[in-house]
Amino acid sequence: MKFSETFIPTLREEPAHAEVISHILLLRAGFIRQLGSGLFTWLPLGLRVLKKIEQVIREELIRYGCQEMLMPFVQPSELWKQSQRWETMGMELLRLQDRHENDYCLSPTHEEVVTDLFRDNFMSYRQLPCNLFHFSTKFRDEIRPRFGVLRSREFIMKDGYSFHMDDKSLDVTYQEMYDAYSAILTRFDVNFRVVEADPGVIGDGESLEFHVIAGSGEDTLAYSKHSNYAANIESAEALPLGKRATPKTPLQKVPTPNVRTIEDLTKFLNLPIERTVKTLIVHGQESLVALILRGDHELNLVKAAKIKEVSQPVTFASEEVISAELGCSVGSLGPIQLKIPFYVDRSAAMVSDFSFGANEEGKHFIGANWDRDVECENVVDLRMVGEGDPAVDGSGPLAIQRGIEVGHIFKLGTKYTRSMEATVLDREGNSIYPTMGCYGIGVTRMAAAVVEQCHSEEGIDWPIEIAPMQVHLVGLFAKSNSKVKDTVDRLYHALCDAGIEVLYDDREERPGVKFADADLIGIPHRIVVGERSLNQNTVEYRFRQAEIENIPLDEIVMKILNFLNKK
RNA sequence: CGGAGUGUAGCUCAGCUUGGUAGAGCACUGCCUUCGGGAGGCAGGGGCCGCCGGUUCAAAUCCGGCCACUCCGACCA
Repeated sequence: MKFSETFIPTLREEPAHAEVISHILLLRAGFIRQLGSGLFTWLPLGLRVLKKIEQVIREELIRYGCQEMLMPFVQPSELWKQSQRWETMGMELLRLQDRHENDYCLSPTHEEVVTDLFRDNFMSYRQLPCNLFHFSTKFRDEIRPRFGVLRSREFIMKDGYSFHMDDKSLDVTYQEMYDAYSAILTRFDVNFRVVEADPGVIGDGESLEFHVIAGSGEDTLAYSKHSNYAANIESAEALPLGKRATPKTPLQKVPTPNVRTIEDLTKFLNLPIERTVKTLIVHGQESLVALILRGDHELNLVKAAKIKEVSQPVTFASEEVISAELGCSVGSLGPIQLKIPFYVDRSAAMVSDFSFGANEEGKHFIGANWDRDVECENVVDLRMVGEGDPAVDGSGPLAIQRGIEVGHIFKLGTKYTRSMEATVLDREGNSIYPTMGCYGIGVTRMAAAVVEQCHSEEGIDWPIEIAPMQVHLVGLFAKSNSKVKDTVDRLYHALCDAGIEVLYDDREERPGVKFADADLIGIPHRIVVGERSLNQNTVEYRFRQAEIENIPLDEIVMKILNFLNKK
């Protein structure tokens, strides 16, 4: 591929309105252009990257008997009504009508369509298990798209769906998909971590997220340095902190004028923050519900949502509602004589001789103790874990990292087969609802996530399997040096004939321009042919960020070939 | 949706406060010089100043409305 004949619009300056490094570099290196908020065009080099990513995914899935197909992007509302998601999905689902005023949506995912396909065509246990996947465009009308390609509205994803007669069969496939995803990310040569995740609204079963590690990642991951325990912070668990000591001080109600926050309280009473608890009020099914955490701990909303008595989604009660219902302001709440049910975080349940609001304006209790002064019945895990907390498996302290979620595997269960009446006959002739798994990898997001992890000051540094091309061949013949030009031309054809993908910079540009573009684009093998080295019958060769080597002209093709064959 | 900001040449931006012929650098076209890390000179082409309305003799500039994009937050398989 000749540079002069390829559409590679590199930018010298940093584009306005791009903040994250992947967005900036993909724009500057001429891989993408932005059309609108969360909408991107993939230019020739960018598309090559997407195709490489797809091919690796495809190869690894086919090993496990997954079958590729392609399902529609525009989908009739009937299916979504059957699964209830027409109502439950909210604005993220972009709805539209055709000329007959029939309702459709742009697909954010394909559970409905694949289940519909399944129920019409699969009748017998003999046909299971089966695992179908496709690469397709998805649309999610995000409230706020951001971070360029990392969180766009329209994007490409590989999604796969498996159907099984029983959980045991699903377990096997789930493990295979785990292995396949690990192999895929290993081939992409990125630093990644697999974490336990909250399955959210999609199903009730287990799920694991695959994250590319990057400081700019939107997700926070907690993991144990000494075991395999790793979880998204949303569902990460720590052991309860501390051990409850025997009460030493009597319960006392003390005046605390103008104390409104936990910080005020610790200052006013000169108490360590670990000996305070805070009372958060959320809306519940029947009445308000109180959640009690240690003063220095943060509520984890995903955990709070698991309490059945709490309304979904979890919403905090306003100050007005709280004073109307509980008779005091948010700064004076506490569990004693509280009129509403309350839940105590596991770590908050471990404190002794502690302080909290007296449910009376300007008063707090001190020296309080669980059981002696106030019952402590509903103890649950409510808090967000932090760096250094003891991992729930007892293996030692948790560490924290940021990650970009590029893959997610779920055990779906029978949610869709039941709601959409997809059944097959088992060996005995009974109708059963097959159990499902679903497995996604964001293709476009993967491209951006890799750039987040693999870049330098100058530009992108593509891992070999994802790079748009294998070799970047730069010819320096600004003086119209015909010997150099002839040599590079011959080298270009020799490389192409050897089956190597080459981007040949044949432009009549100054060396600086060509080097700068090569640095930006980030193709892993770079060969520079110029008068200087050619006089010694060598070319300059560099692999990714390594030092430049001088390689004899007649050895360079073989050197590259050997490298490519080794992998 | 709340908060903040930005829309002027293909790109990055100045001009707006204080209304009066639309600018720079890069990119592009031609010529000359230069030629191993985004060269220099000369001459050019390129604009509905986001859109609509208002004020005014006169609006990129002042006023109102709308739209788009970006960031923070809430939201989110």
